[in-house]
Amino acid sequence: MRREFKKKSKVLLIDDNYEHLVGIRELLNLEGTFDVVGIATNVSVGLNLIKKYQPDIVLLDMNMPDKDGLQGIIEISKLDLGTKVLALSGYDDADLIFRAMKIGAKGYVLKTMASAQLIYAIEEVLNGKIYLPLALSSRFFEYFQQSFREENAKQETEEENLLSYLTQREEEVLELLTQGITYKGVASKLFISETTVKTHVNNIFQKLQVNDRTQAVLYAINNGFLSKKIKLSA
Amino acid sequence: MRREFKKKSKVLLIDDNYEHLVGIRELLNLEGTFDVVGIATNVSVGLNLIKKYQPDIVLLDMNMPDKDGLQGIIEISKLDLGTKVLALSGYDDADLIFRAMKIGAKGYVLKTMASAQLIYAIEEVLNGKIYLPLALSSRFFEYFQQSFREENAKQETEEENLLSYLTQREEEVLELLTQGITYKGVASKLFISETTVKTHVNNIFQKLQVNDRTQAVLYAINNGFLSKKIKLSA
DNA sequence: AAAGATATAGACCACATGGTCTACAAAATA
DNA sequence: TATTTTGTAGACCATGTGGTCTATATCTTT
Repeated sequence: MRREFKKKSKVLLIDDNYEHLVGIRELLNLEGTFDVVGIATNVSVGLNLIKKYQPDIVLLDMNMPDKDGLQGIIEISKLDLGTKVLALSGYDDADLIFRAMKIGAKGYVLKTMASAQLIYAIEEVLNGKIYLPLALSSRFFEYFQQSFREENAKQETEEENLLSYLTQREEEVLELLTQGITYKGVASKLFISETTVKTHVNNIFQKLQVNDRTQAVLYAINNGFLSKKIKLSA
Repeated sequence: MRREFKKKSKVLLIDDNYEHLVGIRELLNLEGTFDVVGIATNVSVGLNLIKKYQPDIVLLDMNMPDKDGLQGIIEISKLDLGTKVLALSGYDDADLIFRAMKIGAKGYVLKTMASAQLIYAIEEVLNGKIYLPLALSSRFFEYFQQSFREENAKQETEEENLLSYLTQREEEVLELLTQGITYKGVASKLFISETTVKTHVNNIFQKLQVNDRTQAVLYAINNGFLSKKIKLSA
């Protein structure tokens, strides 16, 4: 794509392994389309270099001693310079990949991967895309689905325990309670008397085995009472 | 991998477009390693066929009129037969991809993709992997990161608005309130008089601009009062 | 030293909330 | 048809909750 006419992209490297650091710099220099504007063996120094040189992309090692890589991503994004972060790691740890992507890494590449793949990843990220190699995205999704499975399993068991005993009307009342509405308010919203509301509320307490509205609301929230509706959209 | 000695994998197709349905069946039959045990043009019929033939994998169209694809995935997994679901769709809608993967689809393939890619996706899923083409995983991650960015932005602004005005002691009191503890209980936990608790609570109400404990608790929960601690781990 | 913020706490009052008991009509179920 | 469940509602009472005002001791900040 006529890259010869384009300005070289500024790259910054952060890795506590100096050998590796120099190796990548050589690789990128040989490639010719990148300008390695700085290298650092820890996050603190790296942050200063980023402020100074404003690179387009930072290759950030995830497995470093003191300030770890995740914290690094957060601090880089806090600088608010639009710097893209490509995470580098020696391990395909699902949790680490998940958390890195969650806090905004534009990609995640293993150090063991072929250099061509690294170059490709950098280019994709520079073009505004998010790049996660198939092997890693696969890991990511296993972890991702696992976390939801657990969440659902938990909710389903507890849901069947207590919330499912509520009648429709009681659910309506509880829903209004979870909005912080007073008995009088509930009564007028449902066109019933305040006494009736109290009766329902008392029955709800019995069924949920709680003593007051606050506990009932907390129970409802913690056991997916509301999330039924929001669940799929978020 | 010596597939000629292996039993053919049982595949079931669900798509409201009959032409497409037959097309895929032909494709898979030609391939020779698959056994298309059934086809259906809607989810209800599909579910019955799944119960009867117990396929290894179901190719499920996401864009169907009545019961939509997402609901289909949920119901298939409820059968608890270990059936894998590969989602098919005409559009690379980020929200749909996200939701499908969230509820447990093992993959998502566009109808416009080359048939070789479909075959590959099926094989990967049959081998227990999750397969999302690069183009779609890219879409997924944009959406994924976007949702967290919004969540963080929302929390940070509102947090600074009201919750940050609370003093330390007030935060302690509020935290106990979010556990559904009564004033008397809070008093004894903090070794102060009930009156003092009331004073704190009243100040909290003022600062959070709410009228009662339930609303205060709801405000606290919705504005990341508790999530500060759990944030990065989940 | 003075001013402000914070944590403490009492008094008084109005009203909301929760507990218990009874009662009745409609609907669902046995 | 008889029984149970559900939704409705009244009465009565105890206690929890919230509003307002005042007051004091610390601790910070100016």
